[in-house]
Amino acid sequence: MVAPSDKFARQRDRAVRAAAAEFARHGYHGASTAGIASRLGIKQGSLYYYLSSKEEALERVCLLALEDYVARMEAIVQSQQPFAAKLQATISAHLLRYREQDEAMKVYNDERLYLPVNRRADLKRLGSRYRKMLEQMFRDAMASGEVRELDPHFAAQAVIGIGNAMGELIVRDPKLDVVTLAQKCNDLLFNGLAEQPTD
Amino acid sequence: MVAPSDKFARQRDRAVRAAAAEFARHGYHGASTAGIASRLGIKQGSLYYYLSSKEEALERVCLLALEDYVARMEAIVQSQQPFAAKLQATISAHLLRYREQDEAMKVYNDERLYLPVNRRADLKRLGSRYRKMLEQMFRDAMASGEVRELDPHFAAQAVIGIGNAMGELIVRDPKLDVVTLAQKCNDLLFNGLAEQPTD
Amino acid sequence: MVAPSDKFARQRDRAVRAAAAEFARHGYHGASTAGIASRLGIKQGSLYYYLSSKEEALERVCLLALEDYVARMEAIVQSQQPFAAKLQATISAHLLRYREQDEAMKVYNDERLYLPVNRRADLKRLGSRYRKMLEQMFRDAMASGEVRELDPHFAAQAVIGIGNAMGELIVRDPKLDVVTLAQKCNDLLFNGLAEQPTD
Amino acid sequence: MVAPSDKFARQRDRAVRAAAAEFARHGYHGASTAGIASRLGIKQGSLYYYLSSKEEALERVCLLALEDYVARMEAIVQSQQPFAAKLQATISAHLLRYREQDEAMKVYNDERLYLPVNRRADLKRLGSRYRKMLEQMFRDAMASGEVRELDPHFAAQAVIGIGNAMGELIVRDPKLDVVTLAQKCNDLLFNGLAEQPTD
DNA sequence: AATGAATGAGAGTTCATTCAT
DNA sequence: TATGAATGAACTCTCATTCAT
Repeated sequence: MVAPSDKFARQRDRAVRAAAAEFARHGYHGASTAGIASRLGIKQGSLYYYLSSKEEALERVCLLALEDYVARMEAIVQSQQPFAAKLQATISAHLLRYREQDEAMKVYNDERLYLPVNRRADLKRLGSRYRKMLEQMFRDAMASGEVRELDPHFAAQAVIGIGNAMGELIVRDPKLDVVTLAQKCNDLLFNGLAEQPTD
Repeated sequence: MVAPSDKFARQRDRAVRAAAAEFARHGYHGASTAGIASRLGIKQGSLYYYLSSKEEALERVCLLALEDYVARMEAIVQSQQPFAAKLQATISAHLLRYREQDEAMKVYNDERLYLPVNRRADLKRLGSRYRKMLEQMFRDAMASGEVRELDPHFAAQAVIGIGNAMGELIVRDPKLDVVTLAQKCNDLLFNGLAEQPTD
Repeated sequence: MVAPSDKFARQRDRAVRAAAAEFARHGYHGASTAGIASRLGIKQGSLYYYLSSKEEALERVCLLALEDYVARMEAIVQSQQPFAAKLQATISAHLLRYREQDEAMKVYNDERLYLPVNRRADLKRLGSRYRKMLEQMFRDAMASGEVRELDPHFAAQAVIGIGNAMGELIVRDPKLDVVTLAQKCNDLLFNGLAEQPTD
Repeated sequence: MVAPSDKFARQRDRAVRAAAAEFARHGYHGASTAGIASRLGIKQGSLYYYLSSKEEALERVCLLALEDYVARMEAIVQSQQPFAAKLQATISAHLLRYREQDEAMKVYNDERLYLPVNRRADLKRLGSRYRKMLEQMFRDAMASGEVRELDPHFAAQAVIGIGNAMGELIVRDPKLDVVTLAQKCNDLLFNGLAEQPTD
C-alpha cells in the first residue's frame, strides 16, 4: 500500500518524464503543456496540479538527468581501479544514461540554458562537481604515469564531447550495444588512432 | 559601386546573420522575428521584405553554416598530405568555423531538425557529403597503414563530437587560440591518452 | 437539465450564429474573429475553444444555411400536391429561410466560394441535391401537362434567382409579409406578366 | 497621337479593370493591391500613381459597371416599341453587360456595400434612376393594358433577380448564347410557366 | 484529483499606404 | 512614370496559466 503523498509523487514523476519527452522532441520553447498533459492522459489544466509551471518542469527534467549520474561518477572515482578501467566505467555510465534516460539527457544538454539563472543553481553545482571529478581523475592518472602530461580541462572536455556525440548515435539506433561502443571509445581515447608499435 | 540587386542581397544577408544570432541565443522556437528585425534596425513587418518566413530564415542560417565548410573539406581531402596533416586541417577548419560563424554553426547543430523535411533536402545533401569525405579519409589512412583498423563511421563521429565540444569552449572563451586547440585535439586523437613508449 | 457536452454544443452554436452575423455584414474576408467573439461576449482567443479556425466557422455557417432547407425541399417534392402548390411551397420555404436564417443564407450565397475545395464537399452535395429536386419537379410538371415545355435547368435557375432577389427585399424590410410575397412570386412565375385572356 | 493626359487616363482605366478582376475573384476585402498591380505588370507602389486608394478603385469599378448600362436603359425606355420588345431589350442589355463587363458587374452587385456612404452617392443616383425607369416601364404597360395589374416595385425586382441569376450562368458557361437566353427569360416572364390556352 | 472554460499576452504574417529617388 | 524599401496597424492563431466546480 502506498501513502497518498507517494501516489502524488509518483504521478508527478510521470509528469516530469512526459515533459522530458516533449522537450526532447520539440525543444523547450517548441513544446506545449497540452502535449505533456496528453502524454499523461490528463487535461492541460490538470497538469498544474503536479507542476507549477513549464519552467519548473524543465528544471525537474534537468535534475532528473543529472541525479544519480553524478552519484555514479562519485563511486567510480573512489573505486580502486587503474585509470583505464575508470575511464571506461565513466564512458559506459555516460552512454548507459542515454539508454535509460535519453530524453532527459538530451534536454539537459540542449535546453538547460533556457532556465533563468536562479533556477540553475542546483544544476550548476551538480554539473561542476562532475567536471571536477573527471579532471581530478586525469590529474591522478598523470601523477601515477598512467597518462601522459595533458591539460586536464581540455581532456575532460574531449571525453564529454565524444560521449555526447556517441549519445546521438545511441538515440538514433536503438540496436546499438552500449558497452561495446564504450569500449571502442575508450580504446580510441586511450591508444589513439595511430598504428600501435608492438603489442 | 553596387548594383541595386546587390544591395538587396546584402541586406538579406544581414538579415540571415541577425536571425543566426537570435536563433543561437534563444533557440528557433524561442526566438522572435521582432528580435531579428530589431538587430537589423528595422521594424518587424519589414523583415518580410527580405525573408518570406521564419522557417526560411532558419534554412538560410543552416546553409550559411555549411556553405564553404564543405568546400574547404573537399580541398583538404584532395590535397597530397599525410593523414595526420589532413586530420589536423580538418579539425582546424572545423574550429575556425566556430570563430567565424559561431552562431550559424550552433543553430545548424541544435535547431536544424525543426525544419520540415522538405526544407532539409539541401542541408542533408551537404551534411552527408561532409561525413562521407571524412570517412573516406579514414579508409584511405587505414589502407596506407597510417591508421590502425577502425570502424570509419565510428571514427568520423568521434572526430565530429570532439570538434563540437571544443566549439563550445571556443564560443565561451574568445581568447582561446584555435590553432593550438586544434593541435591538441589532433595529438589526442592521434596518439591517445596513453604515455608514449619512446619519443 | 443539460448534459455538459450539450452546453459546449450550444455555445458553439451561438458562435456559429455570431460568425454568420459578422460574415453577413462584412463578408468573410472583411469580418474579424474579434468581432465574432465580441458578439458572444468572450475574448478573441477564447473563440478558438469552440471553433478551430475562421475557415471552420465559414463552413459551419454555410451548412447551417442549407441544413433543413434541403430537408424541407424533400418533403415538398414527395408531397401529393399539384405543381402550383409545390412551387409556392418551395418559394415560401426559400423566403422563410431568409427571415429565420437570413444571415447564414446571405453568407452561403455570397461567401461559400472562399472555402477551399476540400471544405466544400458537404456543401456541394447538399446544394446539388436541392437543385436536382427542383429540376425534377419541373420535369414531372411538364410530363403531367401542368407546365409547358421548358429547359428545366433554366427554369430552376430562374426560380432561385427570383427567390434570392426577394430575399434581399425581405432582409431590407422586416415588415414585409413573406407568405404574401411568395404568393406574388408564384403568381408571376406561373401566369406571367401578360394580361390573362378570360377565366 | 495621344495627349499625355490621355495616356494617363488609359492606364488608369486598365488599372480599374485589373481591380475589377481581382475584386471579382477574391472579393473586395480578400483582394490585394499587389494582385491588382501584378495584373497590370507594375509594382504595388506604382499603383498609387493611378489610384489614390483601394476604396477609390472599388468606386471606379462600380461606376464602370453602371455607366452606359443606365444610358442604354434610357434609350430603351424612350423608344417607341411595345412593352414586350422593351422588356426583352432590357434583359438583353443586362445580360450582355455580363459578357462585356462581367467582372465589374459582379463587383457592383456583391461588393458595393463595402463602400463608405459618402462614396456611394453617385452609385445610388445611377442605380435608383435605373430602377425608376424599369418601374415606369411597368406602369406604362399596365396603363396601356399590355401587362396586368401588378406592384411595379415587385415586378422590377423580379426582373432584376432573374437577370442576376442568369448572369451567373453566363459567367460560368462562356459558350452560352446571351440573346437566346434573354428570349427565354422574356418568354418566361411574359407568359409564365403555365400551359398557354390557345395561340 | 481533475476538468472545462476562459483569459491575456504574444506570436508570425499580411497589407494598404507612403515616399525618396 | 515607376520603383524599392519601409512602415504600422491589423489579423489569425497559440499557449501558459488560472480558477470555480
